[in-house]
Amino acid sequence: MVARPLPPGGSTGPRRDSRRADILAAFTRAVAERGYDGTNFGDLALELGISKGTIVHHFGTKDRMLRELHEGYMRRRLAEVQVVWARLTGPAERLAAFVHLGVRYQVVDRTATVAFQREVLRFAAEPGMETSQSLRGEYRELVERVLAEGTAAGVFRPGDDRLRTLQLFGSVHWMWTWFDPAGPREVADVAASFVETFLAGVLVDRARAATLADRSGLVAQVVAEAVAAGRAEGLDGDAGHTPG
Amino acid sequence: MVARPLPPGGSTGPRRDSRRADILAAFTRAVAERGYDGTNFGDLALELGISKGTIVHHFGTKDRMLRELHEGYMRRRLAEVQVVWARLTGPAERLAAFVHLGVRYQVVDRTATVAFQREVLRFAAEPGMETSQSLRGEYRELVERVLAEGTAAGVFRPGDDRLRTLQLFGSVHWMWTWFDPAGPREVADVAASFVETFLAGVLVDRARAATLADRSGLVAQVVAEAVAAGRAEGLDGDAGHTPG
DNA sequence: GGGTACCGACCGTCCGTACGGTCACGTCGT
DNA sequence: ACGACGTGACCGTACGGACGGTCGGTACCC
Repeated sequence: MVARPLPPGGSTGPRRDSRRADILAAFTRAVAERGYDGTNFGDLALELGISKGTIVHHFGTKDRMLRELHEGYMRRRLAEVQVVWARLTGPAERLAAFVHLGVRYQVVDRTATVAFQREVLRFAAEPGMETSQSLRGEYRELVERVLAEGTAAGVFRPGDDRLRTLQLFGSVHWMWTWFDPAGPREVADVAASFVETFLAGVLVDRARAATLADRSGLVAQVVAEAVAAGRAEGLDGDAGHTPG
Repeated sequence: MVARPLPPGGSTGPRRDSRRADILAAFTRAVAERGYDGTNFGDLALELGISKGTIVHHFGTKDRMLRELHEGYMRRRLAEVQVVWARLTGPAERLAAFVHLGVRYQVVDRTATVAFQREVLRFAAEPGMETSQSLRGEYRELVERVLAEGTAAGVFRPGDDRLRTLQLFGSVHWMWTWFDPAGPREVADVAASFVETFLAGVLVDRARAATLADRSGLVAQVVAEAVAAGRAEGLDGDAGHTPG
C-alpha cells in the first residue's frame, strides 16, 4: 500500500481518480488493529504517503469516517442476506445461515468486521448515526423474524426471540477477541460447532442440527457462495490481524 | 463522592486513611462509561475533589490502574466460583451456574464488569498483564473442564469444549452493549433464556434444561447467594450505566 | 475559470506524567 | 516526656508531545 504513480485515464470513479477508497481502507485496517482512539490522521497519511490535509479533504472529520465505515459494512451484510434468502427458504436453514455468516465474517471482509465490532457503540447515541443504527436494527429484526416464523411453523421450540438473537450475536461478535485466522482452527470448524450447539438448543427436531452444521452441507455452501459473490463485487480481502 | 473531612483515628487500613479505593472506583466508573481512552486524570481528580498528582501518587500510571482493575475483577469472579462449586457438584448444574453467573455480572459489580469487558484486550499482550491474563485463562479452563467432565459422564453431547466455552462467553460478554439494568428486562429473565437455549443444546437429556434455567430453582438460588456473599464482602453496588 | 485532488505549515487544546514541596503522623532515641 | 526523623498522603504547576482540525495555496482537468 505505497503511493501510486497515478495511473492514466480509464478511471472508474465519478471524477478523476482519487485515493479516497485507499484512505477508508487504511482507516479500517487501523481501527481494526488499534481501535478508533488509537487511530490518527498522521499515521494514516504517513502510511499512504499522502498529506493529513488530504484525508480531511475527503472525509472532513474522524467520526464521519467511522460513520461511513459503519454504514458500508452493514449494507454489505444486508446485501449478503438477500442472496442467501433467495436460495434458502426454511426457517431452520435461514437461522443456521445466520450463524454460518456471522462466523465467516471473521475471515471475509475481516478488517472491516473487526473494526466494526470493536466500535459498534462508538457515537451510537450521537446524531448522524441514525442510519447506521437502523441498519443494525434491520439485521437484528431479520433474525428475530426467522425465529418467530420457525416457532410458528413448529420447527423451533418456543422462546424469547429477541434474547435468542442477542445470544447468537454475542457469540459471533465476541470472536474478534479470540479468533486468529492464521491459527489452527478454521472458520468452518467454528461455524459447525456454533451451529450445532445453538440449533440443537432451538430446534424441536434436534437431529437436524448436524445436517445444518455440516461444513460441506447445503447451508454452508450457499453461505460461502453469497459471501464470495460480495467479495467479487470489489470488497477487500485484506491480510490478517492477530488479537492478543 | 465529595471530599471527606478526614474522619478521626480508628483506621482499619495499614496506615492512615486514604482515598485510594475511591480513586479506583471512580476510575472504574469512568472506564465503564467512556472507555479507557475516554478516561483522563483531570476529570477524575475534579470529580473526587483531589489533585491529579494524588492519583499519580497512588497508582503511578494509567495502565497500572487498569491492570489493578482487571486483576481485582477476575479474583472476585474466581472467588465466586469457589462458593458455587461447594454447593453444586454435577456438571450440568455447574455449567448452568456459569451462565447464570455471567448474566448476573451485568447487575452485581456492574461498573467493574462493563469496564472490564470493554477493555479486556487492552494491553493484553503487553508485559505486566500476565497475571490478569492467566486469571482469565483459569476461569476459562474451569468451564472447559466442566464440559469435559459432563461429556465423560454422558450427560453432555460430545463437542468441542473450547469452542462451546467461547460461544458461551461471547453471549454474556456482549451483554454490556445492549443490556440496560434500568430497562424492562430483568437479568433473571435473560439468564433463564440463555441457560434454556444453551443447555438444551449441550445436554443429552434436554428436558433438564428447563429446571436448570428456572429463575427460582436451585442453581439460580445458589448463584444469587454466592454473588450476594461477594457483595457483602465490601464490593461496590454502584449506580447504573446505560449503553446506547 | 471553476471545481477537484492534494499539499504542508500551523494552531489550540488536551493529557499523561514529572517534580518539588507541605503537612500530619508515627517512631524511637534519649 | 520530647524533639529529631522518616514516611506517606496530597497539592500545584509545568512540560512536552500528540492529535484533530484549519487554511492558504498549487496543479491539473473539464
